[in-house]
Amino acid sequence: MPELPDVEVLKRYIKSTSLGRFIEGVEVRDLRVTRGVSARRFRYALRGRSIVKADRHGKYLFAGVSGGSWLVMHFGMSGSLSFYSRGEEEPGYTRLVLKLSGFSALAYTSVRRLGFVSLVADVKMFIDAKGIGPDALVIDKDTFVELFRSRKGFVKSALMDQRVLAGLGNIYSDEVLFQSGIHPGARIEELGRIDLERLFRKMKHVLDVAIDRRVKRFPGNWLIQNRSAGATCKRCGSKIAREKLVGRSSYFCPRCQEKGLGSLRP
DNA sequence: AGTACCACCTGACGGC
DNA sequence: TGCCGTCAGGTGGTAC
Repeated sequence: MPELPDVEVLKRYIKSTSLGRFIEGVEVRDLRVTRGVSARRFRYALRGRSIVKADRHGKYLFAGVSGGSWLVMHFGMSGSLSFYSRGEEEPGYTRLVLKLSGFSALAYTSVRRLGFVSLVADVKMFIDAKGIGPDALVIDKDTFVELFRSRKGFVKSALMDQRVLAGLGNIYSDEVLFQSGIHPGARIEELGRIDLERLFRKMKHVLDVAIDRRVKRFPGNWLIQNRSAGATCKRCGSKIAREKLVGRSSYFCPRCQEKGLGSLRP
């Protein structure tokens, strides 16, 4: 479940469980997930050091160790982290384990192996090299509007494009569009400044609340609570629709998110 | 530049 | 029960 709010929660999870802990060992269970980087290299970079900081940019999570290098993690569609006592059973689908002081461990788990774990020397350099845009939680209104005005095409496409804006995926893009009253098939060219500013505000609101609620127990009138075709829209009672767009399923309310409504929305 | 489609992976679920 | 198609919150490459 890894979009920005989920990764932010994982960052806080690392901070509350693993910060300050000494790395006693590293076990690589799956070389595909480390993209071929050997267990030996992970050990060389991490063993004997402590986890001293955690950072996030978009959907990427970074754990900084003493001495300066960083463990970078991307969670794909099914990745997560699990902190546990080494006396307990290891979590399922564990791909990499950091054995930490206090007889504890932090596992990177992933069912589908679509994410990866690697080592980087510098967070900013990594983000720049990847061409990742500004973090959705950090970006300011003017920059947001500017970026969107310089693009054409589907609004949803821009929301999900990590080079434009880092952090939103399929679920949260749908949620932001739903709360903005904008059809997922709407084009940026159709939107005015007012619409883009509303989109920005709703995006911030959705992300803030999602992080605050710790990903679960979302407000009942959110799309995310009943995001399936044929479900009932909690705002107007219409049926939620599903359409393929940008290669992904978009869920939306055809009535709350009428096509081409533009700035008529509050 | 923007879009569609495929590939990479595994698991859950519904229909037959 | 087993098999098959479809779908699932990720990115990256290709072809138009």
